[in-house]
Amino acid sequence: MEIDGKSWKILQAIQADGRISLTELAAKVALSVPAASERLKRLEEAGVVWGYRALVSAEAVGYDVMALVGMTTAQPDKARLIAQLQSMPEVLECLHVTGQDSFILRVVTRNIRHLEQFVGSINHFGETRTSIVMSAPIALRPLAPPGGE
Amino acid sequence: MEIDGKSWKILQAIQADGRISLTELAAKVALSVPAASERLKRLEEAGVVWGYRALVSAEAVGYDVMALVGMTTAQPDKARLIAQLQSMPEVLECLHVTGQDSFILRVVTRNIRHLEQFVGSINHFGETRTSIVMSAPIALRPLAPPGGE
DNA sequence: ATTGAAATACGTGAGCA
DNA sequence: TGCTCACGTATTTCAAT
Repeated sequence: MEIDGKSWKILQAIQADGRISLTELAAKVALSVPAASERLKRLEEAGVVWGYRALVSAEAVGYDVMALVGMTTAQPDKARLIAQLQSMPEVLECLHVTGQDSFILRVVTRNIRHLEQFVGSINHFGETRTSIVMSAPIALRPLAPPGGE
Repeated sequence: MEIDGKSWKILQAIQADGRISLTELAAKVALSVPAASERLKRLEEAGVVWGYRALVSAEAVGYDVMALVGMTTAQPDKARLIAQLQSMPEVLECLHVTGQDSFILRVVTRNIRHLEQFVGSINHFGETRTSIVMSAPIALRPLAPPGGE
């Protein structure tokens, strides 16, 4: 799918405010409401927009610790590890990556003790390297159009 | 702020579908529309909900490579590094962490060449360790209520 | 927290460039 | 083919209970 300038404006607007009304959206991109609606629908159907989420503050709901946990896991254990991670609500994200780590997890816990307990419950799957997040100088930035080819 | 069962239901519903209407939301949590609306507004004002985002597929818009880049950076360079990263649209996220890495970046690039070029443009700030994301067994899971204290 | 009314926004259709 | 305009319907917001 090709995305022209107007569609990029739509993408940027709905990334900045996922609950924006079609009326506002149309005004922002200088289009009529049905035209904007039609373009947005196409972007959704093409899978360019694959969902809408509210962003909830982990701290505000009682998770005081966020960490990234790298794991080195032997091939035969991977499927079981993923199955277990899926059942653990502390795991917000799990990426299968190249390099020293097999997986990198994004985890939230109530406190350091809870983090220790979490790591303890998975480290029989392989070595773990835990990095505690102190701050987020850049947090979850929206996607911008890729520059010149 | 204390979050009771009904408010948790609201949080889960708007994390699952950020564009859900108040009418649907109210039905899901067994509340009248104004009651649900009022609770949601409170959650927003308290910062529990800090935004709404459309989720855009990086691949679909021309970013074929996602990677995590760990950096070891000397203290005096950190501010300049962050300033530079802020101006680079490839950087979706930058976390300041404990451990071997000073920062961990989430980066998208059009292709491997572009990734190489990106890393080249920042590696005078310190050593980098790049992990290319092959897949996401768990992608961006919503926050669930922390279990028993 | 609920009800009901007014204002606004949404989605479909027909017509035009 | 894609945009605009106009209509009926659904949703949101506000006042009062």
